[in-house]
Amino acid sequence: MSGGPTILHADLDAFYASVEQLLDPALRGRPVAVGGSARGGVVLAASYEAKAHGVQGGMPGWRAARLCPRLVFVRGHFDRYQGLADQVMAILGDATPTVQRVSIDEAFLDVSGTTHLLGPPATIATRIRQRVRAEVGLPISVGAARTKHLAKIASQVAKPDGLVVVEPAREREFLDPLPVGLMWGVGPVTREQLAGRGIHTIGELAQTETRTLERLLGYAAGTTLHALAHNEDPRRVTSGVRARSVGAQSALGRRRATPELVRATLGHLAERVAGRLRAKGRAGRTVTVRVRYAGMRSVTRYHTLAAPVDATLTLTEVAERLVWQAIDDECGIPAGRRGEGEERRAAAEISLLAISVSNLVAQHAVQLELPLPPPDPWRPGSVTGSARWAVDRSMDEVRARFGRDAVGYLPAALERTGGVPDDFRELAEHD
DNA sequence: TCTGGGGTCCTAGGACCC
DNA sequence: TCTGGGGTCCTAGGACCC
Repeated sequence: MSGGPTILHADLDAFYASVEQLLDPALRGRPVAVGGSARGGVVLAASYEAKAHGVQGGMPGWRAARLCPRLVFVRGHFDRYQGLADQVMAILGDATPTVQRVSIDEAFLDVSGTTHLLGPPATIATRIRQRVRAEVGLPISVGAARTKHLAKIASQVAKPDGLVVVEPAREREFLDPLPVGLMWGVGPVTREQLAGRGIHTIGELAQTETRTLERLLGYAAGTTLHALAHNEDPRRVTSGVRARSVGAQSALGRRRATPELVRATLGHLAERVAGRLRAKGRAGRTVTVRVRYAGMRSVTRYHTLAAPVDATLTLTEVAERLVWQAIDDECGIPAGRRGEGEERRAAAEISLLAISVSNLVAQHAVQLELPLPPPDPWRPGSVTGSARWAVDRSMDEVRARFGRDAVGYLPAALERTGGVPDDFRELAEHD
């Protein structure tokens, strides 16, 4: 049934940068960076001409400019990316109903059910690439193989703008000479650990004993990598996986942790997170905050509530307590003497705050109004719960009609600190 | 001259239960 | 007198992916 190379991995090449080159012909053939500038910020995506100079997504703009002096920085048309990517996904959907979209610009397809209608996988893949180029105007690479892992590696090898089909009889021959870094789950740390054992290629990895890998990388990573190196990949192409957490973060540069800054930032983040939870009809019991200090070291603090939250104000309050716990720990203020260390607290310098909600459950439209004691941030769901819920609902409605900035708990309190545009945040949500 | 934003999963110790 | 074993939840940190 799945003996042939019927799993396809389709991946748009340097997606954001390719869109910019599509929209502005003057950028074609030139090194382009979306986001950042030569003075600062971060590069979100680089064209292949820029990648040739070593420029990568996530890289500070000043470094990218140093690597590639002729680099063109563009701000990005974030409002266009989603629509163009959706057009591509619609073309993929014509090849098979079994499409698993894994990000805005990338998807797995299982074409085993449609080869009798559309021809062999290589023909289907070629047709997809032609249509995406002709109808959308973007380059896309496709890998075809017997498993998801092989198909993904094949599309990486095919880039840019190529097609690689791995015939089952030639899997070992294809895989053995490739660097381990191409494998799913091997990042910089794991690659270095493997290199320390003289393991650089997938072939060398395949010849290493499972127990050696388990000792080196831990049980899960060890067994998974061993199986993948031996072409054992049981994962199927599935659609519709529910999110397990919802979060948001905000980089702050380097700022003193004043009560005003912390409250304004957390209010903004809680509004985003709680609003998205309500839009999904979900709520969560575990609230996580992350505090990153100047110098990039970061800590997390969690709290699991008795009842799930999706109210903006409640989430803000819980997050605020957790953030001050973390900062007090950082400043060495003992638990019993919180509030006495204002000067020491204020000396803390933070560079990022984040809120995430997990342990998600379906939230019923009507919350029970329980006759409980006064509001306690650690115990949401009390009398204040339904009042807050009503306020949030009406704010959601105003935003839906007049835009995200139309109303908020803390509208102007947070001056922008050169972060990424909100359009980009919405893209990254990929709901 | 500084380092974005959205996620998933794993490890490991301790609490607690049966 | 001596001290099993498994399961689940919570918390903190970290690797990895797009």
